Amino acid sequence: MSEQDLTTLVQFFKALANESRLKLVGALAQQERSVEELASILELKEPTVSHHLSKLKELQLVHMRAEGNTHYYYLDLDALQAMQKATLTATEITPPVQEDVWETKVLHSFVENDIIKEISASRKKRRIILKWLVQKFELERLYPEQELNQIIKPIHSDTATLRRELVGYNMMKRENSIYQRVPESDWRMDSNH
Amino acid sequence: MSEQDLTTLVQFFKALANESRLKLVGALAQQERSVEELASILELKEPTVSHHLSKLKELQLVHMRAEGNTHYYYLDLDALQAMQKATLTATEITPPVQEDVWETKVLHSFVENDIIKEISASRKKRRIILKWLVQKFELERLYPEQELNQIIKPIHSDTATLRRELVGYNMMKRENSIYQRVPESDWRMDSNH
DNA sequence: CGTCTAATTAGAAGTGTATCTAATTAGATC
DNA sequence: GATCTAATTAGATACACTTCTAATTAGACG
Repeated sequence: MSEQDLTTLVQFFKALANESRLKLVGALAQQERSVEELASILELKEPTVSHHLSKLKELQLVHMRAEGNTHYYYLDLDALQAMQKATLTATEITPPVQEDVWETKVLHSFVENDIIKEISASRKKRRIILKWLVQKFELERLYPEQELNQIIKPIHSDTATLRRELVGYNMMKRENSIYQRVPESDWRMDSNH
Repeated sequence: MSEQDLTTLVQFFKALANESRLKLVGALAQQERSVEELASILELKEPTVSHHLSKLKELQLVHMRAEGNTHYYYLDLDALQAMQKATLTATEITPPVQEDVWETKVLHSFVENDIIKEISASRKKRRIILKWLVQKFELERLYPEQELNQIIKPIHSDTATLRRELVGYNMMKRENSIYQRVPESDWRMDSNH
């Protein structure tokens, strides 16, 4: 959903998010009517009705036909139904991209120039940082603790914590002080974290 | 459209008539998300997001699932689509009755106890009053001007004007000072008035 | 049990909206 | 052209809404 579509949708909802305007649409659905007539039906003053009609007209939901002094307003059924269809598809299909705005944002705030500035105390954020960190290791290869530390060290001084957390989040497994990266599919849905 | 339906519809439109809330719906259409995550995506503070979510929750458009401290919100797609269908039928079928609120209102303000208080200067209103007045006469019968006056007199003193107007609006026709009522189908669509 | 995290609630500031009265415009009528 | 009618525009008031910061609640963890 583009920025343009979004504001158009908001405008549409705003136009109908009002009892008086909704009643206007209802009254005009039956037949065209003059401003005076609408004011009488809704029990509002004419300037008020005029104001609401101008809002509906901006969005092309109604049009006006002048006959002498009298202004007859009528509904644009096509425009109305087009907008309604737009609301359907907008919420069904929904924005396609942007998926990982959140992760990107978290990473930017905790990692800079390949250096972890701070290990977030929040589990969800820590998980995102570790997910980034574990990409530094190859999948098939075995890493002795010594080597693991050497890789982590320039990224963050607290190698012990990161080592422990990587294992804790099941992103790496350890056997006799030899570490190996775990495929993402094995920890992705890990609901413990 | 009942009063209840109308306010429900207004509530629904109001709920979506806001950029932030529309974005929330968009973000939740993909998957459930925590408040913190949503705040990050929309670039708003958490209390603000919380506030918007509570509005959506009131209308049952979203629901919440707590997991520890974290509150995951997710969309109620059924509720959403149900509301969208409701908007379609509401504007297509439209209010059935109420048709002549306007005429009734005009009559009430100019006629009281079978007496015309004032002959409106407005053409449209005058037409409504005359439409009411002409019902006092039978269709087949012929009325000499004398008798016509006697019938009109107790309703309004200015018999001359009303007589002239009835003929002018083609609601009665005159021949040699004998008057006869014209069937409504013959003057109903008379666009001169 | 005290501390930390995630969320909500309370309260405040600024903006927007609905409605009204009064003034203005524009068409029709005498 | 003066007057009347229908509508719009201008300006004012009152209320609602969005967003923020600060304070509070409730769950998790050492």
